[in-house]
Amino acid sequence: MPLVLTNTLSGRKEPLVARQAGGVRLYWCGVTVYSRSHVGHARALVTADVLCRYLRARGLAVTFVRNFTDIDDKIIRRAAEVGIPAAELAEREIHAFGEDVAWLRCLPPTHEPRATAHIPAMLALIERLIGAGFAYPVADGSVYFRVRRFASYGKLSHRRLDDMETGEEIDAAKESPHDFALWKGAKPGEPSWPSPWGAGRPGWHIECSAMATEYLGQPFEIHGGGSDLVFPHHENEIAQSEADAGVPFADLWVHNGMITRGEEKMSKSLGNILSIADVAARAPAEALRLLFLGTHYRTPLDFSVTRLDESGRALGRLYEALARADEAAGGAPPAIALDGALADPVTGFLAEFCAAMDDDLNAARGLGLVFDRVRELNRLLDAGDRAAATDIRRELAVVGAATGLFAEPPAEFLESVRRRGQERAGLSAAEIESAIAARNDARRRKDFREADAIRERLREQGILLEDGPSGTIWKAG
RNA sequence: GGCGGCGUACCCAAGUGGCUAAGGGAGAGGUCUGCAAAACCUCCAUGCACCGGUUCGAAUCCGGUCGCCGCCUCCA
Repeated sequence: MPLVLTNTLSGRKEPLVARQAGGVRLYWCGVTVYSRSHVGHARALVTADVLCRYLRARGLAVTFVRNFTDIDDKIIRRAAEVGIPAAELAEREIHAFGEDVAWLRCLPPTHEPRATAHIPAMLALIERLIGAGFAYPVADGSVYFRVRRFASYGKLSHRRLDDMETGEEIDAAKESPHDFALWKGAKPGEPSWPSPWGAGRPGWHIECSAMATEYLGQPFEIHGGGSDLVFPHHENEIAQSEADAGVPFADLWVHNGMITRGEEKMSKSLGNILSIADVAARAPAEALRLLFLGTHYRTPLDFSVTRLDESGRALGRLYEALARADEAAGGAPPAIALDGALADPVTGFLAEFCAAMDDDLNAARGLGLVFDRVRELNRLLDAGDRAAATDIRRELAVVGAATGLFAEPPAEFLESVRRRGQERAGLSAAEIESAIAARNDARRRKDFREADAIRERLREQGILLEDGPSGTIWKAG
């Protein structure tokens, strides 16, 4: 059964069909680099990452392009506020983005083009559109797309021009309020590039049309982004690219749902932003990924630190089981090569997992299977069945590779959680160890009152003790 | 006003016509333990916003009502 994805274009689930032998092409809209990325960006990044990972795990080669919008009104405005050139601000934010995306453990795209590095391709596209009557220059050096000339305008967002509300028309130079800028004539002091229509800079949408086509050709298989990009951004990309080439731009349009905070969309204008860096200070990256994966990618997700912490607890349970399995096997975690790891799952758990993921990337259903599998793993470990446990451990590693989960060696993951808890408790490892020694001493003397008091004191500081067959261990609460 | 989506247990959430409505978090009881913790076992929605309808059969399809959200302006 092939993978189906909900195509915004049709509103239905449609099979992914490779147009070329051996692989598919994926373009995902990246970020405008003018401030630190937030949890909403993280969800889009992780959605694309899981899609890309899963496709590769299934044996498809994926050419994955994610762009940087590194010139735009917001960048210019912000740069002016900070008092540095726009290009410098963009550079700085691209670097910060790199840290965030690395923390998220997203696979690097095949290509990560910047708008400002592709101005000639945009100019060429705009010239062709003017030549074909789909665009027109105006007096101030701007060029607009003539929306009414493109008959199927609105097909992605399912709206008709006549039904749309239009805000106040500021730019009287436009023929129609719906026309959008392909090129913006430069105002004094703004960064600009030369063009046949005078100095200016590209409009927002044109970069994706130009870069997607340059790296992927047209048509290509999948174009994605946040659902807030459906209109106007993706609608306009389609208009530009299809008016120019006369063939479809992309086959499948995939959009992830928004992150909300208390039922309201998280956005800068509402001031309810939580940055990726904020989350990183509180939880491991995979806790956030697990939280995302627990809700279908198209559904809005209400983010809260409570839910983040819950996911962190669930993640800890998962890693505990993996660590037990590795310890029982007496070795390092299994090494999994992502490409083709799920190309031919025969039966059982992995086949069920694929069935869930093949159905519009239903990772939430897949996760349910994972938790069931982990319970089985613990059961086998309790029973001392190492061989069967090792098999399951390997399956979980495969699923981990395909979803970006379980990327850390479990022992190291748990150690880092311990270290975090220890720092929070303000105790040194030696202090904890000596408390444990004192408690075990008391236990040997059957002075359980004293032993329990020591344990309780540590618990109040966030350090939990567990007495196991191989002695007493501690972890963070 | 136009378009799209949502309303499932204490919280989150899967589920798109038919076995006992996944899974996670929290909670309760049990096994284990000096006692705990962890792990495991058991329990936790005769019901899926509400009202009608179609059907042998609906959380799932149709109609209506109520509530919530997103897009229509920059937005992942």
